[in-house]
Amino acid sequence: MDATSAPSTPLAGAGRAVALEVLLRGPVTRSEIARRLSMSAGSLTRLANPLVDSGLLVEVDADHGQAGHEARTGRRSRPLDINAAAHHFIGAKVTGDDVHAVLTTLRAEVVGSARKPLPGRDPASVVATIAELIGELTAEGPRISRVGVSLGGRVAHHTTVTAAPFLEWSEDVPLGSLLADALGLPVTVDNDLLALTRAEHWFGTARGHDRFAVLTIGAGVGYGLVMHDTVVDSPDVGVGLLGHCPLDPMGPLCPNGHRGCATAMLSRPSICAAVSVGLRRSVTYDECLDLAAHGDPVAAPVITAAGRALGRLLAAVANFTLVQKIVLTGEGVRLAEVARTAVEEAVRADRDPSTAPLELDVQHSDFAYWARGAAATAIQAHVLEETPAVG
Amino acid sequence: MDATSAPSTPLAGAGRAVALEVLLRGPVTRSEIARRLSMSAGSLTRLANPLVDSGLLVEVDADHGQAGHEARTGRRSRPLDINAAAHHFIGAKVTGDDVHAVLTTLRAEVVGSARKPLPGRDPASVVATIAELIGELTAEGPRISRVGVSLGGRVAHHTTVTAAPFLEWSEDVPLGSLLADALGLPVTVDNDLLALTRAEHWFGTARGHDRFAVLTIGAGVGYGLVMHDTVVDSPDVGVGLLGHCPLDPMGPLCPNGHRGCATAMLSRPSICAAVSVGLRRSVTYDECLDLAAHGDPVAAPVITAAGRALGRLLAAVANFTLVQKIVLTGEGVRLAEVARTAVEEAVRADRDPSTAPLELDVQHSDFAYWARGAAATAIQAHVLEETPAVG
DNA sequence: ACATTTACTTTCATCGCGGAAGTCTTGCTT
DNA sequence: AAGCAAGACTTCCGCGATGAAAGTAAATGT
Repeated sequence: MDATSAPSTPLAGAGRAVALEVLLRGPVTRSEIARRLSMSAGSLTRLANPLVDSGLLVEVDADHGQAGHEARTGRRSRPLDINAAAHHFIGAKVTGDDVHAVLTTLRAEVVGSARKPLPGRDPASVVATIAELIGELTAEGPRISRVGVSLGGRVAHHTTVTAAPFLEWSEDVPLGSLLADALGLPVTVDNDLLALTRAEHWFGTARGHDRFAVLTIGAGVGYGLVMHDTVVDSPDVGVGLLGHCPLDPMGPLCPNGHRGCATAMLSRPSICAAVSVGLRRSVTYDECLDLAAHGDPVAAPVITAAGRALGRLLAAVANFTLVQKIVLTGEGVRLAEVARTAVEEAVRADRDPSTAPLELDVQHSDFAYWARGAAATAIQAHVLEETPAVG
Repeated sequence: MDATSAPSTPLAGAGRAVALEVLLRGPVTRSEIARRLSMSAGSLTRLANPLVDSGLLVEVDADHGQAGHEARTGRRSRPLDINAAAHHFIGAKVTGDDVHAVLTTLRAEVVGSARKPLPGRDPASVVATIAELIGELTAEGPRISRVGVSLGGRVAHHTTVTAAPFLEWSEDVPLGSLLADALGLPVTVDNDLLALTRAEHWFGTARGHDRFAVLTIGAGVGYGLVMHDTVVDSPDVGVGLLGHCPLDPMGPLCPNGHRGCATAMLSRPSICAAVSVGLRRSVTYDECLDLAAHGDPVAAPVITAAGRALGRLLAAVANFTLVQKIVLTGEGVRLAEVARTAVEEAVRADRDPSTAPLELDVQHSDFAYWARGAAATAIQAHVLEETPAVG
């Protein structure tokens, strides 16, 4: 079986729907796909078998592990699964100082990762650094189907960076085209939070939910939204919309002068500053959390107030967007664990008691997690073939 | 032309898409529809002409009013429009005291309205009252295609009322089936705010927007959301989600003890109470607004604070949901006009300056407006034919 | 008058779909 | 062990929707 051969047909219409169903809902039998897509069994044979022949899908052994409804008679089904190794993708997350990159399969499983500092913040340095990282990751590796790049800022048409404060780019940069030309590969560029949201949507714990939000806490507060199984994209994404949402009228000021806003209450710098001032010495974020966990008289109230603010923010997200679930992540996510009771209490206080309980999922994040988001954007572009960037 | 004859085919697939396009985007030429639905001109002839023959669509004279791109040569187009009189609908809004009903066309134009007090709050009284109103409205009128009913509370499957505080129904009431049996007509029941949102979506100023919110202020604060051209429906709709959203840490208390929440700041009773207490006499809502407009030292600060709170709420809706537009309506909507500058200032303060300006549309509402929402629900059910209730 | 342009209609080959019947494989019954 | 029922999948075939291309209609400009 030649796993690396791409399907000759560019995966149109119903065939793409079948492939997507398999990619997103794990191994599925043909009959189950037919049921879900409301198609006849005959059509499913016609659509699925070419995909198997092309190497994109593979037949796996019937899943005996799932006991329970195993008391069935009749011929065994041959579930289909994605041949994740059929395609590989690069995801690269660009920050103000460096680039983190991962190599993933079609199912966004990370099979390699690397990091490189940026020699400069100009577009040429970014392009060169990404190219070097890809060189490292694909040294003896497989062919890359598409490259995804994510960064904090605004991106138009998945190609052009129209705002990137961390990189101090003052004018539009056609990063997608620049990279595509340099690499000879199709490239998709996206806002980092949208990319993370896409990854959670297709490959994360929110898989299968058609309405959920992603909230990140770290250097700032980030926010992504999926409604009706579609990521909400708007030119306003990428400008820290929730960053200055007021959460605590008694809270500290943020650099913009908002009292008790999300940034002032939840960002790592703000929390470190508040605790450092009280202790008359400089402390790290993790120290703050550790001190609070042990009942430090300075850190504990800061962290509890932050937890309450987080709960209020989570409740507001749920109240305003009617989502069933929120994925909480980012470098500062440990706050949700240390201040768990405060968070939960605040959510309860701000939610109507007759609403469905809010499902909260805390995801620990590292650099590979963010880079994987960029890879997910590339995977989506590849599968949906909307040609979001220059090939 | 027999306008009342229903199409024999139940409007499936592509034919329905064409009819919807004409219903929602006003008069459109065949070629324009073909472009929008990405279909060939030939298919359009095949699909549209049976609809014209059936009386659902009519050819109208080319719209010479739209100058500007009138310098065109070639054969004149014959735009298609919905024959709004081809079907009629009843919309009924049930409150704790009475029922308001309207008779509308297929385009939700109100052609008759009536009101009747409820003799009691039991289901039988509601059913009987609606039936009487329909009798009045259709005395010499046309056949009704479907009845829409809306009320404050929760409704499951567009049929069963699972919570209705104003009617004091403690257990589930299959209002849809009860009415359908009594009337011999298909019935759709829905939450009043969802119904209003649907009306704005298809027939209101938000037509064509694929993302917007509806906010109502009156006895309480109501909220509806459309994302990706679909009304967001959730079991939690109907439980005044935004009613207790905190807006002003210095504000008064609401009956539930929340300081400065949306209800405390914006509801008509709260505003009347605040002004009445200050003036040592009982004043109506409109009096409050009039006094504030003339600089009354008691009413003006209350109304200004309310305006600021409203602005903050509007900004939060836009920040959390990324909507481009908000329709503001309800019996208390005059607040937005009297306190306009306070509203605008507060919106500006809570929105990132780099976001797109928030489009705000203030809609005056009366009882017919709410009942029209119920009719819109019936129209949608009729056109989409999802059989949401027992026929 | 005649070309030109646009709007719509007609015709026709194609293709994807669903339904019916067939094959394959399993478990259960007798 | 043979027969049977049941489910998963395949094969086959007719229908119907579709788009391409050619044809007709109605307007403008020269």
